[in-house]
Amino acid sequence: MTIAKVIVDVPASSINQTFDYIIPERFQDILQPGMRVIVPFGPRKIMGYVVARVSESSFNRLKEIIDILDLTPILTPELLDLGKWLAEKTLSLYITAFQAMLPQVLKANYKKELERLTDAPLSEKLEIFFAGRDFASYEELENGGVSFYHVQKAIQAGDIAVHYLVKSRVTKKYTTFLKPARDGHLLEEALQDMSNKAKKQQEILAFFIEHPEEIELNSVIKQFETTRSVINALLNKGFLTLLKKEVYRNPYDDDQFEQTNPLELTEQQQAAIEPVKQHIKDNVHDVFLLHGVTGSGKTEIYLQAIQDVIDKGEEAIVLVPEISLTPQMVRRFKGRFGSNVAVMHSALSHGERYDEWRRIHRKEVQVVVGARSAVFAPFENLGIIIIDEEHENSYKQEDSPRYHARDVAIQRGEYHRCPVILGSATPALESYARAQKGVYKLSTLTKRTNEKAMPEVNIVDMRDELHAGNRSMFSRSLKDNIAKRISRGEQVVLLLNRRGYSTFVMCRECGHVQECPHCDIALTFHKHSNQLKCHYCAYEEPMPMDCPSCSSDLIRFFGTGTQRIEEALTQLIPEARVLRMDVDTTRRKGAHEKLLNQFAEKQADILLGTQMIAKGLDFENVTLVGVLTADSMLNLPDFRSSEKTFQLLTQVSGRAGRHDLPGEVIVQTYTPEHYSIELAGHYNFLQFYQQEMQVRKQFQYPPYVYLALITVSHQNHVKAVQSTQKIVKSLWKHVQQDTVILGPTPSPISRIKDRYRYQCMVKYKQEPGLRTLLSKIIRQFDDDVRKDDLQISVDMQPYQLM
DNA sequence: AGCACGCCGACT
DNA sequence: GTCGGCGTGCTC
Repeated sequence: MTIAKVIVDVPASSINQTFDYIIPERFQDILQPGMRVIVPFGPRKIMGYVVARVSESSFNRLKEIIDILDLTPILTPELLDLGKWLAEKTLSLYITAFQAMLPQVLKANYKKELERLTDAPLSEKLEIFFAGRDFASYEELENGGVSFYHVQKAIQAGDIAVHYLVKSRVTKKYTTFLKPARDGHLLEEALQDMSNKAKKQQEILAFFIEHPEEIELNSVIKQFETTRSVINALLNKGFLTLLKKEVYRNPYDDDQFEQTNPLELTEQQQAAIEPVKQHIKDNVHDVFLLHGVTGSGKTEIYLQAIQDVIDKGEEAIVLVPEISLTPQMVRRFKGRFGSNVAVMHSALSHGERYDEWRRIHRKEVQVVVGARSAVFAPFENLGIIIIDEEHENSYKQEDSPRYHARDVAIQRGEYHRCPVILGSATPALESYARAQKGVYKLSTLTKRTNEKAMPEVNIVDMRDELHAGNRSMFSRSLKDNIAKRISRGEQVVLLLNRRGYSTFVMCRECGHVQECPHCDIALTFHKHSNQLKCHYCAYEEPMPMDCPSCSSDLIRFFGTGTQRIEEALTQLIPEARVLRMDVDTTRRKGAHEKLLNQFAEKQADILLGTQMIAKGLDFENVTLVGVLTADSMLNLPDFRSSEKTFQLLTQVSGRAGRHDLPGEVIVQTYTPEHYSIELAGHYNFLQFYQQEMQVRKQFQYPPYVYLALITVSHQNHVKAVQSTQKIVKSLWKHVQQDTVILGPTPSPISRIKDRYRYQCMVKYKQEPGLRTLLSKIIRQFDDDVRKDDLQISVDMQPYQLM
């Protein structure tokens, strides 16, 4: 076993295979599959993942591994297999799959360096460039005015050499600790001899005689209300010493979470958890779909199931949509399991995320709560995987590898023979259909734990408002109700469903809409900077004073942003204190939590926000939830638009009246008769499911068929169409009779960053060879991809059809 | 992807 | 002869 099979860090389809390397003698005993290594690759050095050790290679001129980057494997055998599976399943590269399973900081950084090898004079420019140094970084060449040709010559002459460096991005955090420098009895003596004036020094020394262990310097200073000078005195006298120790960045102060105990389960909860507990006990895999209305106590079921897993000495993964959005969720898990929980989500810094990952890797925790990528947590004895709000779109990764966390979770659940729980008040249609077929086990929680009824939903037809002469964003009923609640000291949540809406700029005179010159999409108006920005590229321009097309000064922005609603709201109800929550106000780290805390402390009457306020928030004083534009999503070119509308409305309704005060929901819409709105108003999931399934059947959409979406882009319009056409034709030749291929059609956003985008959709029921076929077809475009900058992407489970 | 190598054409 | 711009093929 002296040869290693390595997946190298080169994201190109022609390199998507293992490369063999000799394991040098000095690494024989330490190198294991799953470790990162540095290997020579052509003239350079690059990082790679060892996937296996073998004793023979069909290749006869093997190079040696240069170095090992990890002390222990960072990918377990299971994760190595999972990466392979993932890449093949999603038609992505092995290296991309592996990188997606690990924290960012484990990716390699490449640098080039020039070394001067001779004392003999170099060319004039190179002398200036080196300026007496022996080493210089390669990037400096650009500004140094040295031509690459000169460098080349000098290299060939042996005067200078290029070094390829593989650098780690890992940064570790160190903290200074204090500890006694001598034995206890020596310190005792020193204490006796110490001047009586040095009170602080005495105190501290006495403390260390009692507690001879290492303590953080800062905490000593704080505890004794002293300064560094006192410590320095003790250091100089040689009684204490400093040492630097690596510490984890802990994004959460574990002491701040109040310990909670298991709650008594209701009969329904008991019935739901029983089979799960049995599966945990017997090591049996199954997928449980836990369909429970808001407030039915799904989280308590998760917590108690996890307790069983912990007691058994196994580990648990809990996925939540975007955890920064649900600090309350973190609190519940940390409250129950304390520091046995690692938290992984996008709001953490790279360093924090790496530290949390290492706590998992070193088995210092048994539970991880995190967003999508936490499904790859390097546990080796998984006892359960839970996906909360399983219908959420954020479980689907929208760039390569385009995977759905649900599929990965099930794959891992099968491997570990452990249950997977999918929980939701509004399950994805696909999931519910599988539960109906018996593929998943269905548990239903119909009752709320507090026995309270769901808040009443009133649907307001905004067309009536228009007829009555009310042209504002607020119906009379919503306005009156807000005022009423505020006067009673209660709070209101307002949701602006902005998807599909944006603040674009249009000329009232000629109808001209200002668009991005590089993308086929209207620019969005940003008030604070008075700029028009493109959401798909970096383009921005100042808001024009008059219409670029007809020079009229009647150019205005249209659409409704939260800022405008806020203004309208303060005009309408001047006494209302409004808290606005959107991408603009939550961009800063921790801003999200701060806003929610302000609202919880009743520093505001109204919380106004986009989708992000719909999830998992729980404020006892909120008695009214208003949805300003319920139907704004319905007209999007997306077969899931009804489902998404239903889910959003149901979810946001659950925010009202969760405690003692009865709640009410007001939904404003122009299409009150649409079944997704009407049925959400009655909390009737089952009927929605049945009705939507009929629609899906009629138009042949999932779950009746599977989809694959191929997107082709190129600077040249014709090239993009023709390439897509070729793909479509090749597909036709080989697919089953009942498979449908749509396209080429322009993507919903037909141009991004000056590239034209065309797509082709495959709808199929049974197509076992589709992945192989697709990769074969794409390989035929390898030349165009490399030389002509053609881009082809395949999504085997498209969620966003853009 | 990134790099070397080799061919070609322009410039002094 | 000197220098820079591509196109091509290879990477264990």
